Amino acid sequence: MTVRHSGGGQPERTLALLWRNKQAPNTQAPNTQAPDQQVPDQQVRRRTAGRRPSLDVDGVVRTGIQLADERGLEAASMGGVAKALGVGTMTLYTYVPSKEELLDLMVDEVLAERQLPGPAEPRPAGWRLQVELYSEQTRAMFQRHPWLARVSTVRPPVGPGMLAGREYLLSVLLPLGLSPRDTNTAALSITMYVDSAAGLEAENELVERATGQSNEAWWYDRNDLWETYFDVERHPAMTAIWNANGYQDTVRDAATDAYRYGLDRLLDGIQAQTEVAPDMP
Amino acid sequence: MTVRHSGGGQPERTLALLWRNKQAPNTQAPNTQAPDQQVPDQQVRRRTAGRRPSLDVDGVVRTGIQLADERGLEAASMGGVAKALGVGTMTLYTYVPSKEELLDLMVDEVLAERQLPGPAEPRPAGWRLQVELYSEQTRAMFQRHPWLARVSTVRPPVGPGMLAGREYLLSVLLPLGLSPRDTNTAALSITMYVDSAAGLEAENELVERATGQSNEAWWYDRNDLWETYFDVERHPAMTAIWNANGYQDTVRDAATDAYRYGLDRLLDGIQAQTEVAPDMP
DNA sequence: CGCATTCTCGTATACCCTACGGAAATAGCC
DNA sequence: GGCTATTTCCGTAGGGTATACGAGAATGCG
Repeated sequence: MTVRHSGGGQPERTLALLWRNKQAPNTQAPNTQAPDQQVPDQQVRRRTAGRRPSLDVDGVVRTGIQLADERGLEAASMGGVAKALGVGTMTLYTYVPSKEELLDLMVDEVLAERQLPGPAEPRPAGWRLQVELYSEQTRAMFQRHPWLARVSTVRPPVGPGMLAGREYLLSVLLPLGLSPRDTNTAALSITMYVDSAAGLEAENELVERATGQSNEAWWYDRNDLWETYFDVERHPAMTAIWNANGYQDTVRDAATDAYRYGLDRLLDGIQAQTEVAPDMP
Repeated sequence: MTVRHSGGGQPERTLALLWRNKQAPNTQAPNTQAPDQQVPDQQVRRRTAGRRPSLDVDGVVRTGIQLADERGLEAASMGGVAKALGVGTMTLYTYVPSKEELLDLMVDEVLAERQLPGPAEPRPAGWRLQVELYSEQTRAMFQRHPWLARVSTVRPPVGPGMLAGREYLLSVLLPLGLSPRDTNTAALSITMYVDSAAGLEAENELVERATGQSNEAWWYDRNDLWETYFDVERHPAMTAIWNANGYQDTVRDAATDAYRYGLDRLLDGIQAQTEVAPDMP
């Protein structure tokens, strides 16, 4: 499932774009006297001479997201975004180094949409509910932007959105008293589970939308499988579950159930590693 | 990231291809007298008149897999496979209805490579070891064929390989005594976890291969993140883990640890739902 | 006004999949 | 030995993708 990867091109430029309007204080504090020279060539461009830009990065990124939301990731091609903005394709390259970077920007933007409390902000009581919050926000994000499921998560955009998610989850698990190493590992396994389960749900949506065919209709079309090819002798467990009515009615129900069940069991397992009661911080 | 999906085209033809040489007995048994008429037009083609084929489906599928293994999924294009076989691109369409179907065939072929014991065959003692076997076989499969990580798993190819995997996992969980519904749900959550964790490892490999850059080098290139953009105040938990040396040395180590840790915790959680001891069948 | 600077974008290249339709090869029959 | 039905082979053409290159247009300052 998936697409190209964060450019080896110019990491500094990519970082500057990802953090474009949310500079950390430590860069601003040291030399507020000379604001022009601080990030010399990429962040705050000298507005002296030259043709005025007709777009800005935020607009390009938002258009990409909107197009992908409405008509799929393929619609968010360079040509597609340019047409939606009423400019020539090559004009986009003034604002964004390449397709890859645009995608990174789109991803970090929607990652940042999740409403996760920061360090000193109020949050639900109990670490499990706090993980649930992460899970729900992430699921909602995937539902709003199902194309995310098609974007690889290794080498993610290292922007504010991704960092906020990682920070939140670590801050939730830190009080559990696991070793630092285990805390990090547990956080990774939760992210992995939540992201891929939510991604699967999104992908279902995506495929139904793209093919115009419900999952149920798809299975119905494959009825021959059971009538012609399926061998009961070779598949006794499947047959037993089938006969005991163990299969959900719809693929979506099955996926949702598996999501909740698996997350609950994963958290059960993590909890058993700690001495903390489930409703303690 | 990911790719297209199982064709709404002709499900019967796709099924016949997926099951091409492993027909279930119930189709053969009823009318062995008239072997020609049995699957009239697709499976065993009448070899009467007409030009002799220069290829066969297995060869096409194996070439696709080999190309994808060696040079990435993009190399397994219709043109690429045809060139590797020394025929014109359009010739492939005699053997395979479309790119989608070829991919389905490739996927089911490698799914079937996993060595998972069938119904009456010997297997490890204890359900956790049996799940481990599934996990290890699946991981090895992803390592042999990292391109799998780029193929969507919703609407999978309903061939012998996929069914064998589902059957095995269900047969492992069935003796735990969960409700049929929960047994199925637990199996789905395990598949989901294992597939996506193994997929992530594979994708790491894939990206390192495609970019020629190790993950460590990639992070090194982004050192500016920490020096220029990262705000310690906003990210106390990350900072704490960092200071406590909680981050693994390499991205790969972190992924592998998270894989094992998460799977163990998930199985802990499932086990707690049952009354069966871990080393009982 | 001149001119450095910056943004705009047409063209060209090199891929991808596949609909179409004609050419080539084969088996059986007369 | 041809004739014909059948099957395989595959060139071409059309519609998509990203982006390197370089010419042209707009702007602000001296």
